[in-house]
Amino acid sequence: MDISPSDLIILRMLQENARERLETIATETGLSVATVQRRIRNLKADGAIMSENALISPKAVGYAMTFLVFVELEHERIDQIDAFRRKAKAEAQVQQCYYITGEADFALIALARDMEDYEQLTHRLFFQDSNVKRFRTSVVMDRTKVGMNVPLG
Amino acid sequence: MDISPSDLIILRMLQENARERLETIATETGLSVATVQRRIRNLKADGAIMSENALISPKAVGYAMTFLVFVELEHERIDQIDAFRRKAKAEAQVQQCYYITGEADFALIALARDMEDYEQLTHRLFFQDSNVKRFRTSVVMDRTKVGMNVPLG
DNA sequence: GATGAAACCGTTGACGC
DNA sequence: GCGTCAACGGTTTCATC
Repeated sequence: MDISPSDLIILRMLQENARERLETIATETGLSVATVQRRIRNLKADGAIMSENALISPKAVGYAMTFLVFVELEHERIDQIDAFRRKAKAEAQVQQCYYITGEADFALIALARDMEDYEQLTHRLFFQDSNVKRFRTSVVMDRTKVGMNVPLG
Repeated sequence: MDISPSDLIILRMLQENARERLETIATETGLSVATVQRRIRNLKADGAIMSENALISPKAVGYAMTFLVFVELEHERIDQIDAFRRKAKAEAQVQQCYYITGEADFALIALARDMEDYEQLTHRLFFQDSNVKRFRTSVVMDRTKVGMNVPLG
């Protein structure tokens, strides 16, 4: 998969705004509208553009709190790791799940309506799971930077 | 700002796919296409829909590595915290920045092309900054769950 | 395989109810 | 609040190079 300089411009513009007009992109890249469209189709087919999503404000729908949680498993065995991975993935309130090196095995970004809601989440994810040795919670006071943006050009 | 059950359906569908057809949403919600369109406009105006973005594969553009970094500042003073916040925000390779409670002050999700690239980032962000007392890096082995999805109904 | 033109489909905004 | 319609942008197809 090779990405040309004009592809980078296309990706940058669509990352910023998925509804960017093709004509604007064409002007910016010096390509024709038809070519821009084909490039976008190819970038999607190649998996460079994975999806196009609306970014929803958690607060607007009642998720006022964000947590960063570190999880240590009892045994670092593939089956245990996979089992926890699946569980975290299935939980809607777990926004992101990272399998990491270092003291902890996993880091999670989780959303909750309030503290009680978070406590219930910890019961589902950690207390009811004998694989989980311990977990530590950091409350997120401010999400200074959000999104999944990738540096492009 | 009140969110009706049909608004939740709209948000859920657009979060999944920003290009979901209005007609499909109308069928799913039992609303007319025109109403769906108005709801979406209102949800954007209210800030419930913050933006629509293409999700780019970091690997496709050469960012093969992800890091989770904890940063401790020398003094937990507002001006120092704000200064670091701004710096992290301005750095394209910092995908997310969280101001958190607990041992560390900040947690960052950062992208790098390779280890050398990451090392350079640490120089820009941490070593050149006398505000930064220390930082710890976890390498992300697997991004099990990505995105900024919010639980919706 | 890449390009441009044209027909088709979906979205947007204005108008009227 | 609701639907209708015209204008606009996006998508597909096709002819051409």
